[in-house]
Amino acid sequence: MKITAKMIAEQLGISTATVDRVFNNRNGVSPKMAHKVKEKAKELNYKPNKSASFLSRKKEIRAAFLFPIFPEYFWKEIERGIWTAHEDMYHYGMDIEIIRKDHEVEEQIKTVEDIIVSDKYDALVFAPVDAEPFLNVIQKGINQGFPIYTFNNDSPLSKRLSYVGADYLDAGRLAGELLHQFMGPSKNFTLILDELNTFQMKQKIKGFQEWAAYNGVTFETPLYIEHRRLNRNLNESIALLEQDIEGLDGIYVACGALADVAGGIERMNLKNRPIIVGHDISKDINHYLQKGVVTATICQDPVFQGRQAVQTVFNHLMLEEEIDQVEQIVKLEIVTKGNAKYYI
Amino acid sequence: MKITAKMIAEQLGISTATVDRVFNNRNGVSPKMAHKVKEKAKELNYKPNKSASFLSRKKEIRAAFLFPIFPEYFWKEIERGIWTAHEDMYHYGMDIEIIRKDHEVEEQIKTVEDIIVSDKYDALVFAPVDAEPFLNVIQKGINQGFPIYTFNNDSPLSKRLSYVGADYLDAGRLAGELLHQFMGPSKNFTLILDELNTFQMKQKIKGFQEWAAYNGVTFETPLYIEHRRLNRNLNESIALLEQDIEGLDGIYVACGALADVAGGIERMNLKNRPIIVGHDISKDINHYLQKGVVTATICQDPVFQGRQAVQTVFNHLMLEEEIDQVEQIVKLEIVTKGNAKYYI
DNA sequence: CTGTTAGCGCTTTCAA
DNA sequence: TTGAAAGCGCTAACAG
Repeated sequence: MKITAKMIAEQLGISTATVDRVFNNRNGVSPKMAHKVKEKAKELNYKPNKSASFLSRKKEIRAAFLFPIFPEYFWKEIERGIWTAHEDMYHYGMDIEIIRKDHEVEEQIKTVEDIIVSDKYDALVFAPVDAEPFLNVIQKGINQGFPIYTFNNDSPLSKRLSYVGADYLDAGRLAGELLHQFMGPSKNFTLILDELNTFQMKQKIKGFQEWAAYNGVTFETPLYIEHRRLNRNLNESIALLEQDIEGLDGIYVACGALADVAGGIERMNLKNRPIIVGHDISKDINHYLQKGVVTATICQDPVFQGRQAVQTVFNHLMLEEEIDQVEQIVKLEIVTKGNAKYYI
Repeated sequence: MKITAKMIAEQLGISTATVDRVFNNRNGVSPKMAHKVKEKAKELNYKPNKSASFLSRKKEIRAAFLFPIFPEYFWKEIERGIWTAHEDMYHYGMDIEIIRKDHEVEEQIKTVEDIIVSDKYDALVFAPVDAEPFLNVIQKGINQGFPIYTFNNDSPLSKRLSYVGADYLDAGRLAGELLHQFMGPSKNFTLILDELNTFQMKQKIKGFQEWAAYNGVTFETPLYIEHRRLNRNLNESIALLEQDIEGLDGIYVACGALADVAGGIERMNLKNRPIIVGHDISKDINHYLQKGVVTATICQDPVFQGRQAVQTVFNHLMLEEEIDQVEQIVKLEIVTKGNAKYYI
């Protein structure tokens, strides 16, 4: 038999309104009464029915989610996670709009500003392309009472209410560790980066360095793919690294071009192909995993991450729960040839 | 603006009862009327509000979950998953009772029978200790209309409505693949089993064999820990394997004693300690991961699996959805020194 | 500080 | 085959 507020009220000879007030710590209840209600509730093991609560509250929240289009294989999974969460929470009054744009810092700041002032949304969840440049916009939004959350990429020094995503410092460390485990004794290795020197990238590098320092090893000069700066084709730029790669037996592809790099390296005439470790999973990356060109890739569960981001906003704004964990770090999963099928 | 059944009713000049009938395909609505309602609903993009639906339906489901106590570190995580799911679904009328017992086949069958006839539950979700012995009980339960689902361990030839858990055939394959990747060129390896020759264990062995056959390698005679049969202490039994292990450079611990085996091997006087790969994660196992005694362990996310099992029953019995996937295979995750912290 | 009352959106009799 | 109306458990506005 389900315990309802009415039953508590009856047993105590009071009205349900009072019970309700106690359970939502609204003011206007004498301490004595409040105490009595709480006691009785504990005795009967009363749990307020959320369906009824939402129904009568009729509160609605509309959140904007802003994130890039590229790489599509990754963000479409995030999007899936967001929509599955939405499917549940829609019935509790949560609505979502997804805005996807591949933009530079300036443009993204502009978009964020527009969302804040637009009056169409009650909250913003977004993946900042970098950390520092967003300090101000986020600060401004928050100060005027507009809730902003980050996900996938963070701006940790900003006042964003919370971050859901990976710890990229740890991702760098893990990459070092994996390379180490797969490479065996020899230690000629390095990382490959692109020219986008974002916060996420810096964290990965730092983590990789930390791991190396901790384990008393040094790595070769990092390799850069500079196709944008040189206005060159990506594959061409990778091919240019052949000399540098010759002699290496381990590479951590820290930027988002794992499949391209793997393909490029496969095409090179190397005496020994290096072990390759990188990030994320896609059909293309899986192709190189199965061929043994890529040995392992570090993934976050994007569907889960999307869900989690929605959940965070919901709990905070709809349930009015405190944010107890400002940084919700998602787990880093290791995918190799053997378990890749679960990830695609 | 939220679209409600009332709005549809008004626009069509009918009552909400009719709209409701159409949306729950209850009989008693003329085809014409039904069509009109559906059209209008599509036009307005109407989605019935689940909170309201549950509130007025007042349907309650009580499911029994039956699974072992040992190993505690694993099942307590499953239990966590079950309770978190319950926390959500409780508000939709789903109640759960967890029954934990370490029993032999005969006893477990008895318990299952008791649950079926007890009249206290509307469904049973359980982890059969083996596959074949349960064919009959499950069959009987299902035939008399009592819904039975399996999780973590399956009885695939039974008529259970669905299974949520890992594919242990694939787990065996993955173990082979991992050993291969971590061991390097040499190929003296085998698996360690205990005397419990359950379906799960057979599947792991088969998968391991398949992998070996596919890759054209052979492995040494499997090693058995037979402490029960010999009525001996576990650690003693492991210590007895020293001669057999000497000379091996890779071991797949297929049974649930990874930490014990790792500890035992660490204590042996081996010229070369073999690479060890096994299953699951716990504080103890993590200890050996960090020390490098265990190289990798294959995990399923037990919290997720618990949630998923609850979700399955809920969707089927409460939402009356069809079971579209009888086998819901959860992903196999690879945990090593570097990412273990996310798993404990 | 506390009670009364009218819903929230949907389901379910009962009556037509 | 359809409609009217009561009610699920909780909330909020208003009254006292």
